[in-house]
Amino acid sequence: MKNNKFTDRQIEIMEAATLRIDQYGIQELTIKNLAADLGLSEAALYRHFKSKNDIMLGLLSYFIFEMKERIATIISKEDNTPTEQLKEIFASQLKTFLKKPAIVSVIFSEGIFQFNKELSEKVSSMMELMQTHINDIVKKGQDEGTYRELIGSAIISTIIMGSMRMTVLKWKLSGHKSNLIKDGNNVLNGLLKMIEK
Amino acid sequence: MKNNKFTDRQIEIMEAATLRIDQYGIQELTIKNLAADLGLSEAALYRHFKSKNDIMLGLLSYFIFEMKERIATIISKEDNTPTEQLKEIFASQLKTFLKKPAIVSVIFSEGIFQFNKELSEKVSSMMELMQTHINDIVKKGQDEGTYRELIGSAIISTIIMGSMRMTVLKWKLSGHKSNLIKDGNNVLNGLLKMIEK
DNA sequence: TACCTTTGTAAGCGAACACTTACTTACATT
DNA sequence: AATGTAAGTAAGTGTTCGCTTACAAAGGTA
Repeated sequence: MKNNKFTDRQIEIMEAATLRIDQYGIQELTIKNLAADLGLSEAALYRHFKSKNDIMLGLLSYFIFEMKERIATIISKEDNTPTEQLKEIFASQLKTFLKKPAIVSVIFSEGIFQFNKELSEKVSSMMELMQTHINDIVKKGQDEGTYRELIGSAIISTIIMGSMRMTVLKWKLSGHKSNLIKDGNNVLNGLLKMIEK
Repeated sequence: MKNNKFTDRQIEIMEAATLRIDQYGIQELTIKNLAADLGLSEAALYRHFKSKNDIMLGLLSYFIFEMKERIATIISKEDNTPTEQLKEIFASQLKTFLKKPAIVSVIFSEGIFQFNKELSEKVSSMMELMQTHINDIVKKGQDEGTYRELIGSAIISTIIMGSMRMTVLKWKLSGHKSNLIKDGNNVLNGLLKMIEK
């Protein structure tokens, strides 16, 4: 299961970064802090990553790699209904967020990364990938006659993505106090009721 | 129309800050840059605001003040249908974003502000205010029998807010190239088709 | 033993940051 | 004319940032 693009030490560093972002926010992710968390010198980090930016890129790559695998597995089960697939995708996403809340901080930081091409493109492409999958599933549901066709699948996907994102944002703003899984299910079920015939 | 909580010079400074955020992103808003934009010394800015944070708080206050006025006007037209009210609220919001895109940068930066209590609470409370209004309108629509009742108004408001937010985010990520008003209308109309009986 | 690679460190680099101090100028009030 | 205040400036302050340099220790390989 290990993504062997990274050494053990690199993964240690990325996980410490993840933890720090989660606990103190992205602005507290400095080389000094990170080194202290790991009990290493600052210079030691530069043995494993060539820049701070590389650490964050690594983080994102790592998560995107995992996400692609998870989604691909779900999509490949072709005998599942669109509704089942949507439910599985979101359950899987939410569970991941719950396990690694730091990822949410990173994903919700497009605003910070807008000046950093590599990072912002990585976040954007991840969002696009997700939306493409959802769009395909919705379209399939419409073609099969399960979902209503009075609204285009692109708009429906935007609505689905936005709703789930808002649910995650609320969870984040609540300091992870709200029940992400329950709220996410409620919203998705609401959406499904709306689009099912 | 002037919000007399602020002096002329303060408004000049806040507008220069808005312009800078809009053009180069929030990370390029430094006292040095801002002073240069205005043709002033850095120290001069501190004659008008006690800190950089205060400048951003001012920005937000100014926008929230305007927003509350706009929304209140729309809400007060009680003979309008819920659908008309929702359409008006969003048209008004999107038009404001279009005119002052910097506000979007600020609102989408909760991630950066999570460590800054004053700023993050201001953004959060603005979101909550918006959602409360939408919830009231949806509930009214349900009570009147215009909207379906198979989903609670709270969940519907989350879906509406999230969908519009996603539309704005896409506009931002496109570099303000996409048609915000058109896309926003499409999404809202889609949502309305879904919830109307 | 001699050498190389890996992985670490202490010390410090230049740049950027928000902010301050001591002083000046313009102008309205008395 | 004397005085007080608002609004400006040049030249810093201390701190933090990401990152580099020069060197050391450990372990494998010839």
